[in-house]
Amino acid sequence: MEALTRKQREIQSRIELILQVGRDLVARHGYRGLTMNRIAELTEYSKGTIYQHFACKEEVVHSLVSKGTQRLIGMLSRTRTYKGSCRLKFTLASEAYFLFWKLYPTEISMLQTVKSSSVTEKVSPSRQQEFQNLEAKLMGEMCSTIEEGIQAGELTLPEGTLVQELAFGSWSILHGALSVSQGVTELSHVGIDNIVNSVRKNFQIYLDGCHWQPVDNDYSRANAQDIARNEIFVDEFRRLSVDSKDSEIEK
Amino acid sequence: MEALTRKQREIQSRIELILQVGRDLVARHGYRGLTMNRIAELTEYSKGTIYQHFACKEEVVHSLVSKGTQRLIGMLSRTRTYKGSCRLKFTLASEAYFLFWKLYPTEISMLQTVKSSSVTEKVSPSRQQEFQNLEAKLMGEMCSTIEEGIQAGELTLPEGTLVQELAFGSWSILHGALSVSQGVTELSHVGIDNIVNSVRKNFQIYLDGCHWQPVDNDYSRANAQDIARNEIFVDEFRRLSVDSKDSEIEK
DNA sequence: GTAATAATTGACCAAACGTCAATTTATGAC
DNA sequence: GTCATAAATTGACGTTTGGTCAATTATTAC
Repeated sequence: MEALTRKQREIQSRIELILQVGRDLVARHGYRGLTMNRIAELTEYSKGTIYQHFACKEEVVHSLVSKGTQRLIGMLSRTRTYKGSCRLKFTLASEAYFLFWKLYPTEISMLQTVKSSSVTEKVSPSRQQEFQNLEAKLMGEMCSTIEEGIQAGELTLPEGTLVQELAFGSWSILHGALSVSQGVTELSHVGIDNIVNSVRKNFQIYLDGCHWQPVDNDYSRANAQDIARNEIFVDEFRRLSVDSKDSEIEK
Repeated sequence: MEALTRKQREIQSRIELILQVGRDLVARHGYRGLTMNRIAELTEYSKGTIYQHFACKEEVVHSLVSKGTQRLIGMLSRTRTYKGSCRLKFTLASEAYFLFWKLYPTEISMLQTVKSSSVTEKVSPSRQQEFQNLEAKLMGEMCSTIEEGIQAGELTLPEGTLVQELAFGSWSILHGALSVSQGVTELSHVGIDNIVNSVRKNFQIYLDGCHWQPVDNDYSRANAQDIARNEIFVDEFRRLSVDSKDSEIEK
């Protein structure tokens, strides 16, 4: 592998710029506010040049979602090195999800969008493949912790069940909330005020159903939140409080 | 309430026709194949008339998804009258989901679409409210069976947890698969061949985690499938096998 | 039968998509 | 440095779809 030429680096940073601008547009004006024309204007490149890199706006959001997923995977993998029971580690992984959800609502909303056929019908198969690989990697992170838990004797795999299936179950519970709430709105219409807390409980119920030791209690859940906040995701939590201060100032 | 005039009935059946044609278009040509122009052509009404009933194509899919959800609710409620343990009833509800999924893949894919911001940003609040009410009703069906189970002493609500939250957990597991698979494609990239069976297992794991008696085993799961097939959803299963025969003939 | 009201139509404009011939810029051989 | 070749960039242009509305047609009430 040679080092990148100046030109190649230029192109790379231009792609970053396009994505940056695209993300901004979605965050400010919603998905419908994202158009190739506007990206061209704001990046100060011509439409043709934008199309050189992305065949359509769907490819732009898709790319943004991939980036977001990579970041989530990074957060997840940081939970794996924590010293403690594997169940605690896995619970920390769920906390990573909740944090990501709060920190990147735009990404969450784009994730929904990317899964809809209006997007999948347009994005190139290779890009979709790339995203599927990321999802597989994410699932792989979860599988690793589950397997470690099995090794440690904290749980046993039910007869005829794969590790992947347990990861999939956990994943489903974590994503259910996103699906119902579209990342922003309330769940009040089904009688639930605090979504994250509900998901937290449901996640533990599922682990209990796996007979994953030690079983859940209020303390262990609060403990996991503390560890996430004070040890693993210190920076992220700082950003979170800074952001909410910002939005207070805006008002 | 007066009976409907001829005109009103005419309008009603026209709306049905529009939805019918819209559904067909999505089923045949995907979401991108659905345009107001084409609906106008195929229904043999002018564009203006179509716009009289639906402000945009997003409203059309939204309406279709509402109809689908109503049908699903109908299927769910039919499981409630079955004589047997409440856990079995609830399991039958999950079977209703699986069946719906197989019978109406188009609706499932549209459900994903409707949840994406490309749609939510355009559909009128009142229509969205209507759909939220349906989701609440669906959740209500699940809540009823859970409550019945609690009454019957099959499970107890964990301290500080609402019935709605358990319904939400179950719902999440059932919808997780839809979210990852977009209703059509395979889950093989995460190492799972038979999605429905995985969800089936995960659903039972969750119920086990609720300590819902009697606990799961292979027999009870197979039993629930039999009951669904041979007693509750006889007609639906017939349609299912007819459909698959059709598609064999096509090939 | 007629006046008032409602429904229907399709021509029309705007917005965004996506293309491509022409032009500019970069590369490399000498 | 120069020139030929290749690559990148541009924005005008054609197309599609969305959405509107004045004019026309049908319906209703009296």
